[in-house]
Amino acid sequence: MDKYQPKDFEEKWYQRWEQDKNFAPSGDGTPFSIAIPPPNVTGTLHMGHAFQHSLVDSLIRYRRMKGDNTLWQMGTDHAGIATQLVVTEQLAAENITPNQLGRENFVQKIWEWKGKSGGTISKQLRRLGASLHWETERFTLDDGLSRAVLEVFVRLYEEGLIYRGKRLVNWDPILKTSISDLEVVAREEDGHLWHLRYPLAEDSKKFVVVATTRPETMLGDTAVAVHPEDQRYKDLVGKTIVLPLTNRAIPIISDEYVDQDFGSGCVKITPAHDFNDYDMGVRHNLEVINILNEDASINEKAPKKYQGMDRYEARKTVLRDLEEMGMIEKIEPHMLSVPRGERSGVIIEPYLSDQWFVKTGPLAVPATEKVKSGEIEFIPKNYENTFFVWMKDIQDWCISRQQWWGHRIPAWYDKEGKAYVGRDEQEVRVKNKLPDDYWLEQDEDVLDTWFSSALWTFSTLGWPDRTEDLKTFHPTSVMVTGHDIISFWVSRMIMMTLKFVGEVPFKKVYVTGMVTDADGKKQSKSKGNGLDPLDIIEGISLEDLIVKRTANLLQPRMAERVAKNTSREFPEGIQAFGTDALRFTFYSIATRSRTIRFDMNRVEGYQHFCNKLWNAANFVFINTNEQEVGNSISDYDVIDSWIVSELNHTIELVTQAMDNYRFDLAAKAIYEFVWDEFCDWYLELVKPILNKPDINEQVIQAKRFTLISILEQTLRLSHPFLPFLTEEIWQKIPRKIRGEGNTVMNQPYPLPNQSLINPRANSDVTWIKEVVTGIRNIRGEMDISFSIPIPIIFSNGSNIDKDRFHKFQLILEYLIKPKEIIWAGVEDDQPPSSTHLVGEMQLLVPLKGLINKEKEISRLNKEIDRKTNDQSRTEKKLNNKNFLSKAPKEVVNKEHEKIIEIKSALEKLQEQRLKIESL
RNA sequence: GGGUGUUUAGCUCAGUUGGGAGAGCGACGCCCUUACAAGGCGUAGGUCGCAGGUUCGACCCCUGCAACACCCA
Repeated sequence: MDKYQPKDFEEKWYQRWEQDKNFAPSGDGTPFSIAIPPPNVTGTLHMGHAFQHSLVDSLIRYRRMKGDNTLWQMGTDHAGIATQLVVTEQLAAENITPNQLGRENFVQKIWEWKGKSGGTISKQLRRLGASLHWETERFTLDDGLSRAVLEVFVRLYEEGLIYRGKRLVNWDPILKTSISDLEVVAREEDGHLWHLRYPLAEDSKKFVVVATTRPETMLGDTAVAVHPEDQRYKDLVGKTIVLPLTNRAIPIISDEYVDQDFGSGCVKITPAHDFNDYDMGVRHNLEVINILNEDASINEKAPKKYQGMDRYEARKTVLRDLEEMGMIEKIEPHMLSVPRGERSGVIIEPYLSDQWFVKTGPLAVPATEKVKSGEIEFIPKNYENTFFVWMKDIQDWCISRQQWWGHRIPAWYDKEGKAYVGRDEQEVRVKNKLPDDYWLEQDEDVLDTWFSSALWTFSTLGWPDRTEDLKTFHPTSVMVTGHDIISFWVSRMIMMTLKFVGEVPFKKVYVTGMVTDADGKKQSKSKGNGLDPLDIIEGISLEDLIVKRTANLLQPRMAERVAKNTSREFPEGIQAFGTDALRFTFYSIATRSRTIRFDMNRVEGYQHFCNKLWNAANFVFINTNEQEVGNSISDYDVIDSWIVSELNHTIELVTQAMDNYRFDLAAKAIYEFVWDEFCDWYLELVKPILNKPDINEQVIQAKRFTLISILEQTLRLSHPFLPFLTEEIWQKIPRKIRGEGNTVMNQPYPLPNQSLINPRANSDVTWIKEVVTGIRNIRGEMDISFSIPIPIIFSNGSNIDKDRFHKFQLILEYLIKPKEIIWAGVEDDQPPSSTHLVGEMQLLVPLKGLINKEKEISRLNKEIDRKTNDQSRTEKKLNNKNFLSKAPKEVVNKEHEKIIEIKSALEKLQEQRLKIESL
């Protein structure tokens, strides 16, 4: 075989699998299904996606090989705001605005854009090896899913669970739409706290001081509030204030919400422009004055002077005017949490507007119940708390967006503004007995993308029709997703699915950690610290990487720093590691931890692992191709039984790990078996036998059979994690061994066989390992090259030691390279030697001509120190009466045995030291 | 301010019912031993964040504190 070059075969195998329709459900076996969390159709894969999808693919491949009827449902969502924003920007480059095009033409443009860029994510998923069922791929805006959305909207409306109302929402003044909490990012920023004087109506020389971070909102103030128990202001409650600049009379009210210690303890209340103030306004029946236009400029409700000003220009003007009136008490620097739109980066305003809402309270109760009862289980379990906390304080869900790209709200208004909801205009007219010439106009807004995503597990399977797929694959088996969208997506899926299908959307929720950069920071395009998984698979130069990372920065002036950081982190760019190495890295880092720092060194390590497996296979083929390979295990010797035993133990570990979603433990078990046992020991143990010219043909054939069959099983065991590498190698295994199948991905997954686990073989091989390691230790510390044969004395060996030696003589001579071997009793006088203990037996390498006296003494001292420490710790325990009486018998016995062993070893070591010192 | 986590070797992290602290990478030394130098062999390195408590025994359980991270106000 040539060198390990993943790019030579990875894409080839994926194409073959897809052509052969290997990703489709088999139709037999227990159904096992997973719905992909729909990526944005025009987006690209980031590290979090690649991580999640790698985990899912291993689950799917594992279950498929186990014989389950597996479906990994592919689909994408339309990502309303993000996509519309991209196309708007493109048009802006041609100096065209969406309004100039009109709704229909603009949406047409977006469809064109989807056609152009929509394939990127699919290509990336294929490159990752994701065994998705492409043939039933869905899109949130396709006909089927749109029908589901319509159906759900209408039914919820008819039940009173969807309503329209004027409410405060998060308003993006650039995109001019409401956005969800998820799309708002709050960050600490520097600002000021302005202390303003509000004069009392009864005496304009008296005033109260209110503190605010957004002074321009004072134009919409309708009250001042103090805490009911605040002694300072007790007498003021109920009095009236004349609001400066507007000269509006507003009351002083008391409310427990007020924080007495913040600012002056008096708060200005602006119900139309602050969420807390809004609630207070409702409690106290305050007037709600909206002073902003859609673009956050000041509207006609404010004094003429400020009308039309941008909010920040208005802030400056308001402050200047108040200053002139002597109404500013003081100004302090102040850190405050500033909400910005995730997409536009602009500061979000709480804004009063007509929106559609889902009444979530009644839906939340059964959803919570299903998690409490265990019908839905979160992994790790503690994320259930996150879910419960969210569900307990759940707010009604604003589902309307002032956009064009999405599911248009199925509501029609008449001239009086009365809304009629139905599946289409015709149904609305019939249902409401409206004549054909009665004027109706459809709502301009579209639904939040999450609304359609909430229906994902069942709408993709054909709902509202009761399809076979729906019956077979719903509820889905597990949902794999990040913790950041438990509230926004997972909980909404649970609510909607229970409501409309009457069952849970999934039985388990596996919550992955969040992949961060090397500094533990969340990766994002706008911060320029993201990685494209494809760049790790195929490699990228530093120059290209910098170009990529600086292309989508939120603040272009960060470009220099991003370039610097990138050069520091990837001075040589990123080399091509291949998909398997990247995937294996993902499994290894899928621990229960919440944040996962992505470390390129580990990818390199696992690339080396792929290379190791590749070369081991190469060794196996060199020794089995065109040669008689046995076909039975009857000629197995202890060495073969041992590796079979190890493999079965590994199969057990991997199976257990996969059933518990411990991908890291599965990867670790495979890594250790392949490298530490199969390559480091088994292959070395069989080499002398394979190379011996006069060996019995039966024996050598048994070895060949073991080699190839262990390799073949290891490939099947590893396939879910290393799909490409295992396929490439597996195809080279003779059909006589691997059977008639065309691909490893449809072969049966190895089953652990308890009867093949062999403790006796294990103890024999452990003995070999100890002898070999002992000699290696002496060689290593004494700087004796392996190329120099050395005399070795086995002293004080038991009959078992002797039997083992004779049984494994060929192997031992190959691995310890002795010049001669002498067996001696302990009473025999031995030449001064370097020593290693194997149980009661001593391995001796005579010093003469090879070994430095001082070095050997220091080596002995180290060993004696270690043993002495062990001894004192053990003796301390055994001298403790409480330990002897209270600890379990097995533990006490173990300590007793240990002390005997330590003492005997110490005796021998000290004897040796005396002997060497006297030279 | 509330909530949830994290803190173990130079770095990144395991440590599953409390019973002799582990891996990978990095460092150091030796070796082109016929699958692999993307390799082999060996070595060094840790009062397990701090302070108490429970226990015969604590990285693990309890309490408090500190630092950091994320989520929610």
